[in-house]
Amino acid sequence: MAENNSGGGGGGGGEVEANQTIYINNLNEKIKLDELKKSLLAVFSQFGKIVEVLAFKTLKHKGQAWLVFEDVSSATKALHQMQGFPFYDKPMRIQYAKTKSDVIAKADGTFVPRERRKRHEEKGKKRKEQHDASQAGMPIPAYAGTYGSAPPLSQIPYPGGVKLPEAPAPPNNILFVQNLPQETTPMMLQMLFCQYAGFKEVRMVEAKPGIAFVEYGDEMQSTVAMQELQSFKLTPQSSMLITYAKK
DNA sequence: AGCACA
Repeated sequence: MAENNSGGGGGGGGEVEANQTIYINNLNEKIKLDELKKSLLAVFSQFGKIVEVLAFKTLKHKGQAWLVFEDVSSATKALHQMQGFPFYDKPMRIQYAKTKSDVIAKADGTFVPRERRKRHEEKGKKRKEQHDASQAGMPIPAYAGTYGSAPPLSQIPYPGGVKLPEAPAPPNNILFVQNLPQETTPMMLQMLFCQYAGFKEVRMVEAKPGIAFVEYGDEMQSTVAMQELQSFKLTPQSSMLITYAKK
């Protein structure tokens, strides 16, 4: 049952052979790497086990990510099903990665460390000696298991229109806390937030249960508190969402 | 646009 992509109509060129790793570009470059990777993981783990998510912020690699699946079939499903998927307001462009990921090669035993990777190498050189990789030092037993089977995020809606937390608000010394359980009191929040330097006060809005504002002396301080307490669970079933308050 | 493995 080998599936043939029968060319079909048009499309660009540059098709690459199937790979366990998909290469995604046209990603929103404003999203912080950590969040981006978590969101990718959350959105893509429906297609199968993900071994690794890689993304870099260097100029040459912004807006791109590599997603390593355990199986090629998962990668293929993901590639087709998520092609063009709106992600942080931009349609994802997905291809197979051009080369095998290191984590896979390591599990294969075909990993060969790229020693000849200097900054600027002679660019006339062709490297054709990729014929064999029988031994690459010691064989590595299995995947390092970068991610367990359970993705940390479980608040991702579904394909068709994503609304991921998009960090729209610029830094602010006041934090906006959402998704608090009904029984939250200002005192509870104060105990949590006063641990961090610059804490000033907690304000809850009685008309709207579930939210609070927490003020710090400056943006640096509020940022630290936000990072430390992001997704903190006051109860097992609800984790708080912290963003900067709008100005 | 841009295919890496910090």
